[in-house]
Amino acid sequence: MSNSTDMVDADPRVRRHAVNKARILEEAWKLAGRDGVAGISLGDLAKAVGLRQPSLYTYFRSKSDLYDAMFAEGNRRLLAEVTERKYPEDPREAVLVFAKTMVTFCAADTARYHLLFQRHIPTFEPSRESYDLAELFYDWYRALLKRAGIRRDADLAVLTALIGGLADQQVANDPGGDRWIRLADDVADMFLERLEQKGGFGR
Amino acid sequence: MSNSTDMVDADPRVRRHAVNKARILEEAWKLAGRDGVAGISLGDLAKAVGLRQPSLYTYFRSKSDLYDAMFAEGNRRLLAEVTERKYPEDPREAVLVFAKTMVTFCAADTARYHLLFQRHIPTFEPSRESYDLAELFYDWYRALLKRAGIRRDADLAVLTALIGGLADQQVANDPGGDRWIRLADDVADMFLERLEQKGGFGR
DNA sequence: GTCTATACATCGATAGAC
DNA sequence: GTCTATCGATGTATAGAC
Repeated sequence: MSNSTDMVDADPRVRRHAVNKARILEEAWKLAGRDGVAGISLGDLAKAVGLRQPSLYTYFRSKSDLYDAMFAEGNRRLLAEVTERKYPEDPREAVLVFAKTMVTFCAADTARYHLLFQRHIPTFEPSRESYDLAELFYDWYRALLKRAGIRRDADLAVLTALIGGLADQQVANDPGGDRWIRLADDVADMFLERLEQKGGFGR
Repeated sequence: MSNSTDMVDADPRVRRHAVNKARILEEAWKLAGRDGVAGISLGDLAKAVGLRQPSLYTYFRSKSDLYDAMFAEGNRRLLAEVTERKYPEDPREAVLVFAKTMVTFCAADTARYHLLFQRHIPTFEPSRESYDLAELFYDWYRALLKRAGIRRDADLAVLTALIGGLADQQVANDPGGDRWIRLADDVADMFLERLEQKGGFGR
C-alpha cells in the first residue's frame, strides 16, 4: 500500500521526484484556470514549471496521465473538504450544510469543477484508482442522505441535480462570486420540506 | 431585411447555396453528436458532406462562423419549440409544462445543449445576431414567469438552476432516456409551492 | 533527470488553377 | 464553386546524448 504521493519517503531521490511532481500539478491547475482544462498544453506547462516539454514525461507517462493525477487530486480535496468538516447533529441541518459546502467547493475552482463533474475531455477516462476516489465520495454522500431519511434513488437524483444546477450557474455566470451559493440553503431546505410534506419525487 | 437563410430566393444559384449550407450544417450536428461540439474538424465535416476541406470556406468564412450558424440554428429551434407549443391557461401550470419542455429539448441533443447552454468552446463567441436570438428566448422566458407572478431575480435564478440541473443530469447520465425528464414536473411544482408558501428565495 | 532534436499527426486557413 | 497544393501553427510523443 506504499504510495510515493501520500507517504513520506526516506529515499531523497524519490522524495525529490514527488516534490517536483506536486509542483507540476500545481502549475497545471493554474494553467487550467486560465485556459480551461482542455486547453492545457504540455509546452505551456513545461514553460510554467521551468522545464523543457519532453522532461515532463519523467513525471507523467502521457497527457491523459496528467489529467488522471489532477482528477485524483481534485477528488481527494473534495473528500477532505466534505468529510473533515463539522456537521450539525440534526441530519436535516447537515444536508443544508453539505449543499452549501458542495456549491462553494465547485465555485472555488472552475477548472476543477469541470474536470470532476462535467465530461469536458472526451479522450480522458479516469483510471480505476482515481475512479475509486470518486466513488468513495459518492458513498459518503449517500450515507449522509440516508441519515436524513433519504433513501430512494429518485430523491437522491433530484438533490444531486439541484446542487449541480446551482453550482453550474455559479461557475458559469458569477465565477468567484456567491450569488448562487447564497441560495443553496433555501433550495436544500425547499427540497427537504417537500420530502416531509409530500413524500418522494417521481411516483 | 432579406435573408437568404429564411426567405425563399428566386435566384437558383442563391437557393442552391442555401441548400448546400443547410446540408453541411445538418452533417455538422451529426458530427457534433459523435465527437462533441469541440471535436468537429473541418476535414471530417467535408468528408461527410462529400467535399474537400477548403471547399467549406465557400459556405463559412471560418470555423467560428460555422459554430455561430449552429448556435443560431439551435436557438431558433429552441424558440420555436417553446413558443409554438400550447400552454395551459393557468400560468402556474404553464410553468410546469415549460420546465418539462426545456429538459426534454436539452436531452434531445447533447451537442446542441452544450453549444447553447454550456460554454464549451473558449474560442467561440456568438455574433450579435445570434446572441439576439438567445436573448429573444430569455425575454420570452421572463414573460412566462412574470405571468405566474415570478418577478424577483433570485427566484428566476433558482428556477433556471433547477431546470439546468435536471437537464445536465439527464444529458450526462441518461442520454436518450427520460429519468430526469420525468422528475421535472415534481421539481417545478416544488418550486412554485415554495414561492406560494414562503415567498421568494435568498432574503 | 534533463536536455536537444525530431518525428508525426492534426487542423485551420490561403493561393491559385480549372 | 470546387479543386489541388501548401503553408503555418500547435501539440503529443520518442530517440538518444549528456
